[in-house]
Amino acid sequence: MSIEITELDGLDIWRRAIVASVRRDAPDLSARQMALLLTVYLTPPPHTVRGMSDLLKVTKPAVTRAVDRLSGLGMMRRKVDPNDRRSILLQRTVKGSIFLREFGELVVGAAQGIQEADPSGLPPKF
Amino acid sequence: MSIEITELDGLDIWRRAIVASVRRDAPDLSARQMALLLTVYLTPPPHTVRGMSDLLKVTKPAVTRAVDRLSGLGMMRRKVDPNDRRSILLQRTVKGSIFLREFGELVVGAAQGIQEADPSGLPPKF
DNA sequence: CGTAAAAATTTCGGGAGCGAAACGATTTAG
DNA sequence: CTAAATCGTTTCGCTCCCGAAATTTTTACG
Repeated sequence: MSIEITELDGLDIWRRAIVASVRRDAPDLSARQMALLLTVYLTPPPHTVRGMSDLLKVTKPAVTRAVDRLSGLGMMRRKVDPNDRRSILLQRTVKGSIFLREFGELVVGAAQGIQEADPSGLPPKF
Repeated sequence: MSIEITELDGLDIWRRAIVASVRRDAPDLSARQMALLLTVYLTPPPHTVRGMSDLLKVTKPAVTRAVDRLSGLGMMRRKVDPNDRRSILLQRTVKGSIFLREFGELVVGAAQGIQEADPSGLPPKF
């Protein structure tokens, strides 16, 4: 595997993937919400509100609200930490896994579109 | 140049870049706003509200509001189309160019980090 | 002309999100 | 066993965003 891209390639991959996601009527997540979701799914637990607040350098109430939104969408779940009941553990859900898997497919597709003549059938504007 | 990534690589690149962006205190843009911004900067003009509405499959008022937000941040500018004064042409700004160039650097850095030893993450499970 | 169409915005009621500060619940320190 | 510290949430006043429908301005055309 080799990943060597220019800055412009990176931006164009990002554009293709995010435009495809918006067109699919995916939930309109903010950068903060997406960062939180990806961190919970791709980095080792445990994930707490405080930990996410420090990692993302965002206030705790902002994390609480992002968790509210994501759990409202069924993409995340709260669980009280049995060892320290002040803490809550952020956990993955099936729905969130599905969303991220599909999103990952969009990213891969966007990256492939960079090096090949567009095979997807979509107009090149996308 | 070769871009061959797995779905999981794609998600992890996305995570690294967006977490870095959030930590940098960048404006918390929604997916729609980011899709609009990238489209204006990376695809050939002209870009109109109607055109963006069709491309992104979101309502025209939603595009108007996204333009309000982005132009409020100084990352985009409205210009009346001289040929058809009903239309608005969405144009780039210096500030937006700087923001996207820095964002592109984050994406490239995140992609490079993938093929090297991962300092913080372990292979995530779904 | 005058009417229809098109482009973008505004209005409307309602829902989220923001940081700072205050709050209850829980754990730890003295 | 109380006092302090920690964790997450809630409250406060405010701003932003939503889609549907109405509105304004401009253009097309019969």
